[in-house]
Parts: sequence; C-alpha cells; structure tokens
Amino acid sequence: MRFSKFLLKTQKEQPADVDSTAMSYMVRSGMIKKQSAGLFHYMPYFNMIMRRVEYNLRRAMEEADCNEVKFPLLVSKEILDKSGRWTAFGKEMFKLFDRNNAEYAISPTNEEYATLIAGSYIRSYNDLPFSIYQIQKKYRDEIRPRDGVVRAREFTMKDAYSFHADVPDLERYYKIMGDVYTKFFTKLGIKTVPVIADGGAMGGLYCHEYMAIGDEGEAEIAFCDHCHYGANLETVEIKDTYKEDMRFKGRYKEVITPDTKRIVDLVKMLQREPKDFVKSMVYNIGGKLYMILVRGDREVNETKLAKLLKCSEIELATEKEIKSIGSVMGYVGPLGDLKNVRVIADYEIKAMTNFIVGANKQNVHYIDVNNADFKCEWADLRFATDEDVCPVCGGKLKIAKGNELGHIFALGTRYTDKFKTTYVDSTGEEQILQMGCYGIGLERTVASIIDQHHDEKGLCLPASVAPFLVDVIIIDNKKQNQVDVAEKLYVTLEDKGIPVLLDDRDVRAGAKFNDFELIGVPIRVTVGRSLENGEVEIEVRKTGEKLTTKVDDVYKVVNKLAKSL
RNA sequence: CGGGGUGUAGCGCAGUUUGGUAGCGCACGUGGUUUGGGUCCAUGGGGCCGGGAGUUCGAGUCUCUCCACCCCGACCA
Repeated sequence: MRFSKFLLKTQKEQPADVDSTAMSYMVRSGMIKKQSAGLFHYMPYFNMIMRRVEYNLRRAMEEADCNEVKFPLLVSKEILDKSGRWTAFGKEMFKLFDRNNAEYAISPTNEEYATLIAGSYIRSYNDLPFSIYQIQKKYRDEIRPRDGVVRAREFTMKDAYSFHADVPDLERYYKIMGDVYTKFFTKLGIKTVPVIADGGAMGGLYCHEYMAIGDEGEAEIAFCDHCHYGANLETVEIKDTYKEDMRFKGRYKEVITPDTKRIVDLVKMLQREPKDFVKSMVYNIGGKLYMILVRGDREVNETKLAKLLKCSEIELATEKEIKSIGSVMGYVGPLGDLKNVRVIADYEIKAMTNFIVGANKQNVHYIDVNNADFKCEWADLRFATDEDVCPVCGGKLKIAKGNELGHIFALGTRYTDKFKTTYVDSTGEEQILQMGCYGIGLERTVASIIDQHHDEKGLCLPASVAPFLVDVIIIDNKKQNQVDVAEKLYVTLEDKGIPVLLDDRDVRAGAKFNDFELIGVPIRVTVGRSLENGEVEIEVRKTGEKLTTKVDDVYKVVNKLAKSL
C-alpha cells in the first residue's frame, strides 16, 4: 500500500471524551470514528487489523475442528420465546417488525439458531461431536455504552457452539476450546487469564471468562499467584473462618442521630470508622423480604445473594415494604421486633464487637451492639477484597481490572431441552444433546492488544496482527535515487509476501517518522543518506533496535527480525 | 430511569457573567521558505453558535422547550 493513496489521517491532538489510552490511540491513528453512543465507523487501518485478528481466529477454530457458518441476523420472537430469552434478554435486544407485523430481534447471540441447525443436522452419535462458529456483528441495546469499542451497541463477535453425546465429551471439548483460546490470545500478544464466572442470563453448568489484564476493561477479577485460581470478583467465595463472638449482651444504648441515613453522615457525627458499623439492607427477593447485614465498609454481593436464595429477581425494598417489617428507611437494623423478614448476616460480622446499627426508629441508632443481641442466619454475602485469601489454597488474593475478551460456557441441556434436540445413541435410544458455547469479542480484543502494546509515541503492533510488517520511508521525495530504491524494495518485499506500507507522501521526514510510531508498524526501513554507501537503515518499533544493511539484504534481515515479532 | 455537565468550522477549544459585525490552535487551499524528527512567514476558504419557540431595536449570550452527546448513580439506607 502506498501511503499517498491510503485513507489514513493521523492527528496530533488528543480527542475529547476518551478515557483510555487504547481509545485515544485508536482515534489519533485514524482507525475509528465515533458516530454516536456505542456506534463507530471502522476506517481502513482498523478494518485491516480486524481482518488479521479474524485470520488468526479462523485458524484457531480450525484447530478445534470447528466449522464456519453464518446465521441470519434476524431472529423471530417465536424462536426466542421458545428458549425463554425474548424476556430474559429483554430490553438488551433491538427489536423490529416486518410488513406483516411479525416481531423480530436483531440477534444478540445465537444459541437458538445453533441448536436448530444442530437438531436438523445431527441424527446419530456418528455425527458427534458437532461444532460450528460464525464471525458476525452483534447488536445489544446497552443501558449505557461506554469505554469506546469495549462496550458498544454494535460489535463483532465470534460465537461457536458445540454439541456432544454426554457431559464427559462436552467437558473434554470445553478444555480443548479453552486451550485454543489461550493459544489464540497469546499469538496476538495478549496476556489473558481464564477466570471462573457467573453465567447470568446464559445459564448452564459452569463457565469461564478470558480476561486481559490492563487498564482497558471494566470487570474486576481476583486471582491467586500461588495456585492459578482466578475468578470474576463477584463469584469469589469467602470461607467462613470467623468465630462467633458472643461474650457481650445487652450493652447497647440508643443515640439520637438526626439526618444520618447514610453511613458517611454517621461516621462524621459519631466520629467512628465505616467498619465499626453494620449495614442493614432490606431486599425484595422473589416477593419475600430479607434483611441483609454486611460490615459498614462492605457491599452486598447480589450475585451471591441470588445464588443463595436461588432467585434472580433481586430488588431493594421500597420505603413501604421497609415500614411493613416494622422499621424505617435509613434506620434499619436487626434488633427488636421485626415482622415477615429473614435476617441473613455476612460471616464477617461474627467477629465484630460493639458495633453500630439502625434502631428501626426515625433518627435513632444503637451503639455497642453485639452478636448476642439479635438472631440471624449466616452466609457469604460480600465481595472479596485483597485482604481475603484464595478459597482453593489459602494464598494471597490479588484484585485487578480485566477486559472480558472471551467467555466459554458448558451449557449442558439448557437449550437442547427446550428445542428437543436429540440424537440416537449406539443402542438405538434417543438422547438429549449436551451443548457448549464459546464467544470472543473482536473489537475489545483489538483494544486489549493496543492496551498491552503501546508506548508514549503510539502503538507497537505484534507482527501477528499488524496490517503492514514494514514501513518503507522515503526521506526526500525529490532525490530520485531514494525513490527508485524505495520503489524497488516495495515491489520485491511485496512479491515475497511481506506486506509493505510505502511512505511516498510529500511531507517532511519527521512527519513520516511520527506516523510510523503512532500507527505501530513493526519494522521501519529508511531510505535516506546511508544510500551513499548502498545501504538503508532498519529500525524495530518495539525495541528501538537499529541497524544498517545493504539494499539487497533487506528481505533477509526483515525476514529474520519478523520471526521474533 | 435519576442527578450533573457539554453542544460554537473537519478536530480541539475561547467567547455566554454584563446582549451590540464570529474568534484562536490544529487540519485544509495558495505563494514563498525549509528539507533526517510534526519548519517558518504571508495569505485565503470554510459557521443556520444542536433544533424550535419567545423576550428585545438587536440573541452565540437572556427565558421556555425539545434533542444529542459525556460523566456519575441506578435505590449500599
């Protein structure tokens, strides 16, 4: 590609409204252009990078014996009703009507179609395992799109679906797919960790997320260096290692605390730390009321709560409902006569003494409250912190920010049951298929590549995804011998299969150097003053390594350098 | 959905307090200059000041309203 003909314009200035380095470089290097909330134009350089990612992805899928298909983008309400996801996905989906008033959704993901295709194709165990994937745009009406392409309303997803005779075979393949994912991300130069996650609306047996560690991304993950345990923060189990302290009883006294509905106000008024409080939250879970107690500086982990009570409809109670249990909004506590409410406390409270709770009366709190003063059930209900220990080996936990690039699910029969997708086993019996699904978000994968491969000047793309391996720079367009040599290099390298960007633009050398650094081409070949000795200069973007070489040896040198990139 | 903020040239912004001819930087055109790290000088083009309604002799500026985008939160008592 000649730079003079290439639709790419870089910009010096920081774009407004971008909060991450990756996003800033994507805009400055002319890759993407924002249209509106969560919608982007993909300009040529970004498209080329996406194509490189897709190329690597297709090879990875092939390794997992997975075949590429493409499903329709529209899915009828009828089909989504069958799996129950018309309501489960709900407002997240873009919906539309055809001319006969039949309702459709633009598919947010394709378990239903995959199951239907599997059902029509698979007859007997001889057709198993069966594995298909597609790379297609997905549409989700996010509550709040943010972080540029990381949470967009329109994005490209690779979604794969596998079908198996039994759970052991599903688990065997699930592991293969996991290994393929790790290999794929490594090939792209991204460090990822697989973490145990919560299935959410997808359901199923269990699942893992592939998290890229870095500034990019919005998920919080916990992992243990000692035993390789990793999990999404919301799922990290905290073991009950606390001894219930029942030494004190009846010490508590009322204090008058007007206008102190929030803990921060109380902290100021009573001159105590947030961890001296017990926070009492009233929830309406599946129509029943629960009072949940956690230490004042902790947060209730609603994912754990949902799992504990086997119910996904969790809402904080209304003012009315709080009144109905015999309390008052802002002054809720576990002491006294409460009606129609189950009190469940986080394990950690067992070890607390002389704490502060609401008195269920307007403007009143109790101080010096102890465990013996009230009755409750115990459970693991808070989020883990870096003070907690690994639930597997007891080692120290680390908390980090992660970008969820991939998510794999062992679904079991969640969908095949609904669609009655069966096969005939070797004894002639009809059996329900076991299913797995495996997703990767491509745009956020590119964001993580940039996140993990940049410096203060711009990108340093790994050779596996770089659209051009070499940037041939003509220092002075008016010097015919420079132009001739550069043109010759361009042709020879391209002929040998090396993608080259020939910077033949009529701009100063400095501008060419800066653009080379910003867009992150792995290798720079400079045709300039060394030509007097029949040589050109070669520089490696990532390491800054520099050398000169005879014009005829450029291919050999580039080829050798490329192997390490 | 609630709160806050911002909409002025392709991009980044000033001007709004106190109403009086639309500004700056980058980018773009032209002429010159420079030529291995985004040269410098001169000059030029480009605006329904987010939309609508109002107040006023006069509105980018004041009032009302709608819209879009950004940030925070989505009941953490």
